[in-house]
Formats: sequence, C-alpha cells, structure tokens
Amino acid sequence: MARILITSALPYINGIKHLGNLVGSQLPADLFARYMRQRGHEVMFICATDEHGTPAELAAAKTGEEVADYCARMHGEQAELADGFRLSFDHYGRSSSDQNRALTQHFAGKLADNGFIQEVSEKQVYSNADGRFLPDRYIEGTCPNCGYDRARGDQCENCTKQLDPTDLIDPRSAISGSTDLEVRETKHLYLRQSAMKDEIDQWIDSQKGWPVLTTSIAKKWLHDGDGLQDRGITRDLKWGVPVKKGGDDWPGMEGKVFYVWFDAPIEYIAATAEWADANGKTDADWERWWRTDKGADDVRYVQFMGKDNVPFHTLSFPATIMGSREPWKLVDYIKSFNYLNYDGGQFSTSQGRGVFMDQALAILPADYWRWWLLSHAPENSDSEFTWENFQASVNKDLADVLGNFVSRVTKFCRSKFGEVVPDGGAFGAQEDALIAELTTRIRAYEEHMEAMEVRKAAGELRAIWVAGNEYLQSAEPWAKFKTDPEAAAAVIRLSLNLIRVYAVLSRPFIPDASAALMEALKTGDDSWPDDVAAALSALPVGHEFTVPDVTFRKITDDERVEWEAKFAGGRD
RNA sequence: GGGCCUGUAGCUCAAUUGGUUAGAGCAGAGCGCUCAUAACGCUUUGGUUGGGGGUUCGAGUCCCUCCGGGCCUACCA
Repeated sequence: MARILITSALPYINGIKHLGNLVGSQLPADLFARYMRQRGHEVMFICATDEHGTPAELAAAKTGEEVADYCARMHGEQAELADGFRLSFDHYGRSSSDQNRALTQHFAGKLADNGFIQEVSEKQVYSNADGRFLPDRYIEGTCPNCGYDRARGDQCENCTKQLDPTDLIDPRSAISGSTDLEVRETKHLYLRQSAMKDEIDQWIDSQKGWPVLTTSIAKKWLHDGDGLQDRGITRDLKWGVPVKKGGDDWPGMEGKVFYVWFDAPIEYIAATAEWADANGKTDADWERWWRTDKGADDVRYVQFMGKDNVPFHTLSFPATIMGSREPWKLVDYIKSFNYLNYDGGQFSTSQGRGVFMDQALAILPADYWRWWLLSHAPENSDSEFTWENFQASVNKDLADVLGNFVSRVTKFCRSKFGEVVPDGGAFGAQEDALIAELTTRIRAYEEHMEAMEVRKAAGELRAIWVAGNEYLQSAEPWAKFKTDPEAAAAVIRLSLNLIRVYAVLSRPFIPDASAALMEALKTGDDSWPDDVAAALSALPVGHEFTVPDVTFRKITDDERVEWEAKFAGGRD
C-alpha cells in the first residue's frame, strides 16, 4: 500500500467554473484519487478555492458585498458544485484560511532568512478614483503602436505589442474609467528565483516521464532570455495574506499583502492542515503528508492542472519550498492538460459562452459529464466540446453499450429465472475466452489508470463493456433457454456477476451509476477483480437482485438542438 | 517578434518513440440476432499521414521549408 498525495489546481473564487476548468484539473484528479483509493492505497486528495487578488475584490464590489463575505458565499457555491460532480476531495479548503495565512507568512520569513527575498522599489500606476494601485492589465488606453483605443497596459490585444502602462495614450482605469491616474513609488518583495535557477533546473532534469507539456513550459521559463527572473510576491491590496516575516512585522511592508500566486500553492499544504483541524486530527496527521522529516518521505505527490498553471507549479512553488531550506515535500509528478474548447471557440467566462458547472448539472446528472469529459480529456492537444459529439458519445457508450447490457441481462433473468442469481449449468470454452479477454483488458486498464492516461483508460473501460455484449451475443442465452435452460442459467449467472465487475471498474468514471448498479445487485462487495474468474462468481447462486431503472437515458435530438441554442452565448 | 504544441479516414483519436500491409470508436453500407434503452453482434467502404524537399536499407515518426490551428511570453489568476 502506497501513500499518495493528490492536489488539483485551485479554482479561482470569482464565479462558477466552466467545463473546461473542470476537465483541466479537478475531474482527472478525482479520477486518479478514486482509483487509487479503490486499489487500497492511502490517498489525501486536496483542493481549495483561490480567494485573494484583484479580481476577487472587483467581483465583490460589483455585488456590493464585503470581499470576505463574497468569498465565503462563492466558496459555498463552488463546494456544492464540486459535490454535485462527485469530486471526492478529502478537504476542499480556502486560501483565505488562518492556516494558510500562518504558513504563507512562515515561508516568507524562511525565504527572507535564507536570503531569497529582495526588496525592490518600483513605480506603479495609482488610480485616485478607485483608491488602489492598478495592475497593468487594468489600465486601458490607446495603443501607441496601432492606435487601438482599448489596449491594455500589459499588451495591445489588437496588434499584440507588449506595452508598459506608461506607453498608453490617454490611459484610464479599466475598473472605473477614471483618467485620474498617477505614477507612485511603491516597495515590493521579490522572490529571488534567479538565485535558485540551477537548483530548479537540476530538479526538473531529474524528473522522469513528465508530460512534454509540463517540462517544455518549465524549460522555456528557465532558459529563455536571461533565464528565470525574480518575481514580485507582494501587492498593494487589502484582501490577502498580510505581509509578515513569520510572526513578525515586516518594516516597510505595512498594509501590503502577498501576491495570490505566492499564497495559493501554499494552500495545498494549509488545506491539509485545515483537514486535520476539521477532523479532530493533530498537526502530525497532516505533517506526515508534507514533511519528509515527519513521515512524508514515502509519499508520492501528484499535481493536476491546466497548462496555464504550469510555470507556477514547476518554478515558483518549488522555489518557495526549496528556498525555505526546510524538508517540505516537493511534487513527484505533474499531470498537465491542454484546453477544452467549446464548439469552434473558447469557453468564455466573461461572455458566458459554453457550459458552466451549475448549468451542466441542471440538465443532466454528473456521470454523463464525467464520462464525456474524461473520455475526451485534452491530454495531447486542445480538444473540443460539441453537442453532437456529446450526444453521440453518451448515447452510444453509456446508454447502448453499458446501460443496455445491464438491462438485457437483468430483464432476461427476471423473466426466465426471477430476480435471483440462477443455478445450474457449467462454464465452457466461451466463458474461458471471455475471462481471458477481460483479464488482459483489466490489466491494461490498471496500467493506464496508474499512468494517468485518462483517454486510454476510458477507451479500455469501454472495450470491457463491449466484451460483455459480444459474449452475450455468442452465448445466446435466449436460444439456449429453449433447449437447455441450465446452460442459459450459467450464461446469465456469469453476466449478472459481470455487471458487478463493471460497477467496480467503472466507479472512478461514473460513481453514481456504479453505486446504483451495486444497489440493484444488492451487494456491498466492491472487491477489485484481481482474479477475473473468481470475480465472476462473487454473487452466488440464489443471491437476490432487482432490475434497476434505466441506468443511462438517451439524449434526444430535440434536447441537443435546444441546448445548442441555449448555450451559444450570453449567460443570464 | 520569440518559444512550445499541433495537423493522420466524413468526425473524435491511436500508432510500442525510425521497423512489415497506418489502426480503433462514431457516422455510412450489408448481413445476422430478437434477451434488451429500435438496443446487440459480425462483415465492410473509406487515408498520397496538410503541401514540397531532404536524411535513411526503411519516415506518420528525424531535418529543412511553406501553409493551417492552438497555447505561452513573467503585473489576470
């Protein structure tokens, strides 16, 4: 039994996430966590909302709430949706927690002690009307290069030229539109990543088998231009972790907070501490996951994230941990994903384009989404959601191949033998062949799941479902029943057991359907089919069951058309 | 501008990292079955691997070039 620490990238607090966000981190992380638990490993699966930063403040201002209230409310909503999608976090924390505040300040203090923090004085744009410093991209104006009048302070979206906010002609606040801006001097802390460049580089080099996506992004940042740059880790905001050196004040940093990307990854650790506190555990209980001097040296730590998060997880967060010179656990494997697009374009939170988590659950149960998203996970390149593809995949895979198999077996049994595992007959060559095929396929499925090859695992699982239909077709219990009812009974006995095996194998992908099947079979035996032949006799002769309701219904053409129109853009 | 990824059947994707005749699923066509959610099974059509050039005994895979798609580019998170 191994110990596996799994973290999913933290969803940002300012609104409900869309399916692209879901499939990029939380959902595959959940698949892996569920599988590993099922195989008997000790799993700690951690996620949290990422609550600090300018966008959270602005979102709260828009609703008229205090930012803390806004975050608390949105955390509740996101947690409820995570539950709706059956994301099996051991703890769903909040980066605004006391635990994260203390840990973030602790790390900053250690980094300062070890000479990895530098104070830098810089000039930044301050908006008098908004009463705040403005991040570059929150300043708009006319591009000096192409004349586009809505260029942002970091880059012109029209001509793609990189800009400095002071380059803009007629600059204004993107928040209020105010032109009452001034450049002010302000002091910030920088994390001296450049001083740890070689250390990080060697660490990346020592990792084997990481996705190309992960290492290529890390290498780019390490070696591009002058190499890894130092990064500002403080901001002039009210909402965030106050800048402190451990428990002490930090002279000159009064009123400033840490940059969200500094405190957000630390929340992985802090959320585990939150888990301990919430469950009456001790510090030792969470430290054994994170401190290599306190039991975490045998932990395997896997992170899941979209590609936009990779630089922070391969560089900044490792730099934070390494620079502390304390024995914190570094990540062992980073599984990164490309983007899921929506029907020819991108999902867009701002334009309300695409399907959002709450909307998805309002029209279909979680398993439909889980299956489609995971079986089409953007592992090698960006992938695309279309309603036509969604309808076809769900109807074929879930309703026809899996659901209908359950239906034909249970209903045939009920009509011929009653709702009970029938006695009589014996297994022969066909059954041996099926067991051999299933054994091969289940071993392949296990390998793909271990390797986090999500699409391949889904494909293998589907093939396992298909094998049941092939077997039934060739075994023809309906024909056998006419001449040799006991032979038909043997076929059905095996097939009923196969449903249990399917429920067990499919659980990481479709947990609700899996639970429904187990309930219909009136069994709590969720043992993994290490020995397929044995697994196919787990439900003994005489064991009662009930014919389940339709496991997966089909999506109709009318629904598809309706949803296509409804989600084309303009969320209410 | 720079960097990375990507382009394979109508669609969604594979191809053991340079090795026989490029494979699956869906869609299409034909046949079979009748237990089942008009479901299932079998067979089958379909590809000059974006174009061109090169290296090699051998290229989807490596190199060059052109064309198309995407992402990142450090103050959004």
